[in-house]
Amino acid sequence: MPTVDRDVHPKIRLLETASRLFYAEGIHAVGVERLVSEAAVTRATFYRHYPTKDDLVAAYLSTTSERIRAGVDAVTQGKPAREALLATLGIIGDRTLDDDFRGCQFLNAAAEYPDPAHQVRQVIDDHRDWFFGVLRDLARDAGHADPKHAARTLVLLRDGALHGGNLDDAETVRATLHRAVAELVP
Amino acid sequence: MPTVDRDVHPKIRLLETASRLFYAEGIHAVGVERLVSEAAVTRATFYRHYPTKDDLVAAYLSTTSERIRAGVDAVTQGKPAREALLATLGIIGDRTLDDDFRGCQFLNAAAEYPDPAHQVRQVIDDHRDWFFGVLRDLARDAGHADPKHAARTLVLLRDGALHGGNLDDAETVRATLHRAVAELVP
DNA sequence: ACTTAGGGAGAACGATCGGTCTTTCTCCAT
DNA sequence: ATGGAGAAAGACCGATCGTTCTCCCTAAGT
Repeated sequence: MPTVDRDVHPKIRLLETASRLFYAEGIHAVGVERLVSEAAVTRATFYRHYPTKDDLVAAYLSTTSERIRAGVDAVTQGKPAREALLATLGIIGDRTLDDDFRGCQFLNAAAEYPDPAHQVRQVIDDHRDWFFGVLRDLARDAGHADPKHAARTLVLLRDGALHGGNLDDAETVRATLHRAVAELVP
Repeated sequence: MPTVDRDVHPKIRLLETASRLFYAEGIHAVGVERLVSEAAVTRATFYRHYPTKDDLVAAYLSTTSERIRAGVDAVTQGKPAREALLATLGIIGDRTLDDDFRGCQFLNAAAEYPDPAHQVRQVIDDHRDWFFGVLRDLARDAGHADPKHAARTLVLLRDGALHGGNLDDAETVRATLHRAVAELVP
């Protein structure tokens, strides 16, 4: 069942396949056999690049975080703070409309990793810290009276939107998020 | 490793044990062997009461939903709409402070059940529909200009708070939720 | 030309998965 | 007193879990 481009490096193939399957079906639900067969990679190659499955999970979340950070950087670049803030939350709303949208990778993963000290949870914490920092700085630059509170509230809305977009009507959630953010950052 | 009161009915023992373990450690992460040994129940008894493990999962979420509905009913009883609304969201904020708090049972479960048509997802949808209805009716009775939008925004805040209370500082999240709700429902 | 690392193919490890089975015992209603 | 249901105890099923292993082949570096 190889469904991947054999020209790309096996390690990349494996990571891309894992990212797709972990996100779409959950982490514990996808076994190693499934990963190696769909990535057209052998078990030996798997464990040559990642000591354990959890290391692959951490890599999945790390690269996801990097991609999101690049997306936010791109969309905030050169914009005044308030516009940048709206654009950042706009990314969140837009994501809910994707065909393969299945909620937030980090929140979904956290649900499967209860131990706060686990390496996977640390990747999640890093990503959340980064996102909160972005919102707080933008809120501050936009002249908000209480940037920290604004950022915390926006994080609540973000987390809620990423879950609601999966469980409820995505377009409605997107509109609700947009309106709530606009009211919060006048 | 029986850690339960043997006087209670085996079916109840099993459900209570399952609820505790599913919530604390995740659903896929807890196997049948673990359930029956900690509940001091045999496999035969397990499958006599629940045809499959998923049926037990659905029962776990159903009883959780019933308990939450009773809690909301109790706290809104006889209160004016706005107070009832604040009290309902107050329950959410308070929950994040519990020692064993590990996020929302329904959101965590949804992360492990990608198929929207699965019976477990239907229990989740029912609970979400009920909660949205409660908020919308209370917002309407409180004279809010757009009760539906208010309820949708409150659901975003609810979902975000239940996740943030698990991943971030719970007391801060609670305060943020309280303030955001108060500003939303003036 | 020779070494060496990386990858492919696949067997095998012990453990655990969800689920079924038989057997024995106890309790309760008839 | 007898029958039947519910529960305990535990063996057992095939499948899959994450992980390790051997063997062979190829491509690149010296």
